[in-house]
Amino acid sequence: MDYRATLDLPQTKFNMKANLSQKEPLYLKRWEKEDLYGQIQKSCKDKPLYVLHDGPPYANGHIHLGHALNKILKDIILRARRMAGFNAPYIPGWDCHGLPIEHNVDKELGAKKDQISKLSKRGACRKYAQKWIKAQKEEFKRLGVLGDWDNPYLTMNFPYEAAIAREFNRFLLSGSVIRNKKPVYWCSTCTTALAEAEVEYYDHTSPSVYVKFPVTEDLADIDQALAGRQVSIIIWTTTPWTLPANLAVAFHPDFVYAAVAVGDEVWIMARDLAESVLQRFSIAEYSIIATFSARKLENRRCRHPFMDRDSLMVLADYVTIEAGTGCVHTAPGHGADDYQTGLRYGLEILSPVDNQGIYTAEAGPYAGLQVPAVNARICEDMSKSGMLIYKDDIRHSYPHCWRCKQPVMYRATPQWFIAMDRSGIREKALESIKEVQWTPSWGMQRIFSMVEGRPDWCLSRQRTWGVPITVISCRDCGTVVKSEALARKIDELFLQEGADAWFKYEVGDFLGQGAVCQQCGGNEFLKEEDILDVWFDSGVSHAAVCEERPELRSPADLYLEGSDQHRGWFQSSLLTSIGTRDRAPYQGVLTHGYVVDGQGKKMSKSIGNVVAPGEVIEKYGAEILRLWVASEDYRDDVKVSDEILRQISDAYRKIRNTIRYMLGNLHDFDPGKNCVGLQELPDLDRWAIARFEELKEKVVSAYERYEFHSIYHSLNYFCGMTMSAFYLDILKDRLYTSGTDSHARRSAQTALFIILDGLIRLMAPILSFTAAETWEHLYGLDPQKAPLSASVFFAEFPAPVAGLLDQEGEARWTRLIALRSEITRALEIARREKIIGHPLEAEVLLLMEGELGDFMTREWQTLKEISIVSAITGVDEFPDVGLAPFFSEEVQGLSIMVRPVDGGKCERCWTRSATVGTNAEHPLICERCCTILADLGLKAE
RNA sequence: GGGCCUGUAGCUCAGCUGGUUAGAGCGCACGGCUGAUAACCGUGAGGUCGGUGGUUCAAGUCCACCCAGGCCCA
Repeated sequence: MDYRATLDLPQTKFNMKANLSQKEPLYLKRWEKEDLYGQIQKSCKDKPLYVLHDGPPYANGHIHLGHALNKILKDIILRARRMAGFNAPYIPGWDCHGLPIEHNVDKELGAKKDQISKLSKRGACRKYAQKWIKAQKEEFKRLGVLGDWDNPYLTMNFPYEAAIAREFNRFLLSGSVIRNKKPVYWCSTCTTALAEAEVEYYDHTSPSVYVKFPVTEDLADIDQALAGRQVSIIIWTTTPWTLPANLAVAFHPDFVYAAVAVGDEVWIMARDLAESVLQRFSIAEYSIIATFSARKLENRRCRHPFMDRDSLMVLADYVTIEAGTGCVHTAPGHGADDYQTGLRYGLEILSPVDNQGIYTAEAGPYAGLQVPAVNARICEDMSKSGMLIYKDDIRHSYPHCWRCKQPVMYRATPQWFIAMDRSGIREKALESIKEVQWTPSWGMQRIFSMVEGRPDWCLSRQRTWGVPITVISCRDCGTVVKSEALARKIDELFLQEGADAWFKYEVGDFLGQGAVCQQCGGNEFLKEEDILDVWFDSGVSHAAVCEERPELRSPADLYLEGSDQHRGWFQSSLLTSIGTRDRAPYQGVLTHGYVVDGQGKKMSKSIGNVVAPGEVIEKYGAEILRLWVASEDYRDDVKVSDEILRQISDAYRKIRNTIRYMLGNLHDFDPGKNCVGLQELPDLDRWAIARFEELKEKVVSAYERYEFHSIYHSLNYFCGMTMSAFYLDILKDRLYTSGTDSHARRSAQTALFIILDGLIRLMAPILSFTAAETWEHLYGLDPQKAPLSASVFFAEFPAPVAGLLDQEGEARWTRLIALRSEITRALEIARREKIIGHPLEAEVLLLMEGELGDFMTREWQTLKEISIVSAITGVDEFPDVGLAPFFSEEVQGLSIMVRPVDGGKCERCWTRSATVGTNAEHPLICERCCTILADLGLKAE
């Protein structure tokens, strides 16, 4: 007789090989076609709302792994929230305006870029952004990220552009928008401002000059040696043309400065530079008559070498000892550092140069001269007046215009700012930061100190592709028109035609006929030409999206981006919300680290360590990428390498095989008919369900705390250890041999069913594709025809079940498992010695002392079952059969001897038993199997 | 150069307020099974906890400095 046919072996069509890269697209296609996202949202519209507001990626280029990490994290959180009973919509967005796009469009346009109109350029930029949104959308969808992809928010959509202008106008009307000068890179050849990204550095020869700034007051209080001396500060500069704009001299707060006597003069410079500087001047005769800290100089005054005014002595920590004299010429209108220093000391932002590089009247004697050609003239004059000590040439790296390749300058021009302290924005922002839940917690400190120390927010950009700064001012007196009516008009036009309207229409179209200036009565007005910083665009998404979309709300529950956004979007969102609504736009902020390579180095094209998401998906599947995201502790930087991905892939296979095996053993199980009540389950099965309960609790709470890597580990351990290596291995005998409809088998299946059903739900937020596939197999759903509403995505996390195993039961199992692990150790030794092969060939003799013996008297049967051996026998002493016993170190008073068991191998259940051969009808099988066959009504043929 | 953060076995992670021989899974090595089979089971070997110095009876855990790496500034 073929006894194999009387067994219930696992059967399943669930493939061992996942074939993810081929199968994922099929699932995605159906989910999209039947609008899985829409269906889910419909089904949960009455549940409590959870809003994760998407930070918009920039619509330029293909997505990289950083994007994938970010979107997958969001997707995992949202899916987990849905399964925890929430309505969790996802509206993805894109950041569309800005320089990089304009830049690339300029490149594509080539020479044409200067001929076309502003509106055509904007049209081309819009098209360019659209192209990349389309590409990125497909790439995001491929990751399995579920959301309203057909209705994303774009910062260039008309309603969004209108919202940007609306929010700007709120700031304007509230009085926190101010106009100030700030230095920017300026090309006087092209007469245009340049962004950082538009300057290129080349070597350039500049004059290198050392200039005296005479000190008029007596410095005797610093050092008596200076009493009555004629003292000068010696500065060094390579841009003499900025001297007319000099307003200060900066010293390093921590350097020691020296007063050097040269002839009858005293020169001040950094002590450590004095020797080399004087050597350069070819001055051999000098003596240091005093040294002192720069702090003693702060806020004193010296005389400008040729302008009729004083310069302030200030401290600045960017002053270097690498070059110059340690005394830095400071012109707040002509340098980034100088500007910051100027702000700190309340200096004027003086920049007496017009847009063609010609000195204005403010430059005094030099008005009308061209910069930087004027350098020679200035040096000549200073030489005559004795203020120039030394002049030389220097070759150094200097910024040049990317278009005309000419050297550029820093020039202060009027810009629009949001004032941080006028209406208490900074203060209120700092207060609200403390109310937000920051994950990890150090995020609070980080953004707090950034907001605390940041300057006013410069909103203006001298570019084309963006939302205009909607300011109209009087041509005659410059007064800014601030009116609700104007704001409404702008809103109206922008809603209909987008921000292009600003460039399309005349001032009169916005102001209406006959408008006059409230200040001077003038009737001619100017439209601002600059556009807004793109951080303002995305910063108002809480207003443009969360408040506008009916399915969302503001403040959002969570913002989730990389840690660079503490300076970026988290801050711009916070400031725009505080400025107009007096509260933060989010209740929680979660940050993740950056994706780095296997060594922890950042990815860069030049190093060649970049891993593209597409390659990973192609090779392993999006599911592996998702599992990778879950496996890493994203609060730190996230490493990726082939080794790591291989590891994730191995872990996936283990999980998949475990699931597959469970499915295989449930092929004939109908939960409606075959379930065994929890109270009737054998102890082992209750133990297994208790372990699953433990997992459930851990996983559900880890989702709540956004600690996905611990879910990954828990899932691995549960599938690999608890299930595969222990429970499932033990269950084989019961599942295969006890008879299809036996209580023993149905019990095991009940446990398997409960566990598998729950396991699929727990892993679904991460392993979405596999969860969907498994669910179909478990419930016999046709992958193409069964309604999506029956899919795992409409299920929730399994509810907690209590009372499976009391404390005593848990303790009992802990002990049994410890004993089993000692037995397997002994079996392994026996296997090495070729005494046995498979554990079922073994009889295990246990010698136990004291209470342990009593425990065994009660539990030997369970121990035999879980050890998967043919016999366990308690003995008082080991028989003398030439075998060495194993003395346990882990379990006190236990020693174990393993010997081949007596009796033949049952052809059916493979257990060795003395009863094999005793039944005449079935001479090849054991008594237990004979009984089962009889129960099944099977007769030997 | 400054601010914030990170550094535990080959890999991914645990190690709470300092306290016995630093844990897990995977990988690896070796062995078994052939009724989860391009599966499954078992055993084992892997760490001077980035480095140095300090506090302490006692430090992976506290302090200082240094090194490496990341983000944001300059």
